[in-house]
Amino acid sequence: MRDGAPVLHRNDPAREPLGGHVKVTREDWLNMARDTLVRDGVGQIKILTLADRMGVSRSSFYWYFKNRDDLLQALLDEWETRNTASIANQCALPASSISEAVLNFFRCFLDPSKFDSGMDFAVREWARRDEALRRRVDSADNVRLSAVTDMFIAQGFDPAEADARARILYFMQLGYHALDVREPIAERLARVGPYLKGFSGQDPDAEALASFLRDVDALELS
Amino acid sequence: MRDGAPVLHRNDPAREPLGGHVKVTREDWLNMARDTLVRDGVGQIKILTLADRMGVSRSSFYWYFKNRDDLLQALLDEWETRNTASIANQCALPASSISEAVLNFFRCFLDPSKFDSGMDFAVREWARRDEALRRRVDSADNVRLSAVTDMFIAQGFDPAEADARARILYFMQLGYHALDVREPIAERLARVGPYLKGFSGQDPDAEALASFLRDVDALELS
DNA sequence: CAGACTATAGACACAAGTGTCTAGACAGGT
DNA sequence: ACCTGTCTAGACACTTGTGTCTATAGTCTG
Repeated sequence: MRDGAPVLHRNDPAREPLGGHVKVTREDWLNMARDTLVRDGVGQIKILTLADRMGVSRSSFYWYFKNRDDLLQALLDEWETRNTASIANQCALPASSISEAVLNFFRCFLDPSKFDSGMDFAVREWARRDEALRRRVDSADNVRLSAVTDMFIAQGFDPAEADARARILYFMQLGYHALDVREPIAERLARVGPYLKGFSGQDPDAEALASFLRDVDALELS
Repeated sequence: MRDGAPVLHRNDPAREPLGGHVKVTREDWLNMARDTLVRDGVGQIKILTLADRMGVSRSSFYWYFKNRDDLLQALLDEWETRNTASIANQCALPASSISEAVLNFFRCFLDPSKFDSGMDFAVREWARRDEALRRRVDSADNVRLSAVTDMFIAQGFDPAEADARARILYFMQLGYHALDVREPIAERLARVGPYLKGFSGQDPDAEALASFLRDVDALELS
């Protein structure tokens, strides 16, 4: 999705063509704004700039949105109903070993359609300057941590250990994205085994690991 | 330090009084800017705003700095020579167990004079939009990760395991700060034992843990 | 084909920010 | 007492952004 310019409604031939006098849709404004949010932060979401990039006048914006804040709220609502659900789903998948469970968790972060880390961190950055949003982010984190903790408990860990291991796993994973770590794929994959041992305290389940690596290969090809 | 308004030169009685016609110093501008950077991000460092907050005219700024960018570079130079060194130092301290070593690492993040996490993340956020800065941040991370890896190696871990455990520890710790996790002190301290086990794969060294908790208590009182 | 309705353009007023230039206030040395 | 160098204030020109208002171009409907 975010591999270049954001997709405008009028640029997508799969969509019904824009009828009448219409140049852009409300969705186009949202796409453009989301893109800017991730790349440059909330502060850089300027109606003027978005309009220029779409080749349309600023006035058009005020047809679809009440004002700038109205647009920002729309972006947040979208975020809130997305990333968290994916993590909870992946953690709830059946798994025959803790390795397989942790790898299911990892799969979230491999697939941009499941978890959009750019968006997640853009929202967190925004939340640093907005106390109300901050509370929404906190509650999302709590939901996610509970899901990960339950995943460890389902694999037979006692609650106190599950709690600590869930936090290590979740914070490490998000720390990784927060720092925007860029390492070669091969290097990264070589670490999966040792990570599994670190996270679970047990030797990795070779079969689950092999299956995971196959999935990664498949994703690389696409 | 950053527990309220930043200290202006003229507000600090320990400093020699400002002679002549002088109202603020270059250092005052830097303090005010650093404070804004941490609280609101680079984008919010406005000469106009800083001047207003100090009760001085904008023109004064151009006496001390060539332009806005000159100020920003000064802030970065300061950051670069600070946070990283502390982590390296703490990791190099002698330790009689892996627990003690990991706890030494933790001590960095307890003491704002050793590691200023607000500044660290403000700089990272900035780096997301500045490729040159991004490279400076990456190399800082590499230096820090090496220090943590060496710490595990010094405690007898083999290099591959040390590498994975160092990354889990470092990314988890920074993820924790990146997410700006706020949990009650008691709750947090109760997790130190389980964390130690998770990070090291060994039961925690009770004596080292007790000593760590005493240090925390002492810090709380001050 | 005359409205009506929708979406856009362009002009206006306003606010907040940068950087430059000129004048002047203040202490210190001579 | 008078320059001199240092720092600050205020005015000016420019840029970029918001939000509002009016006009108008295009479609669709009766």
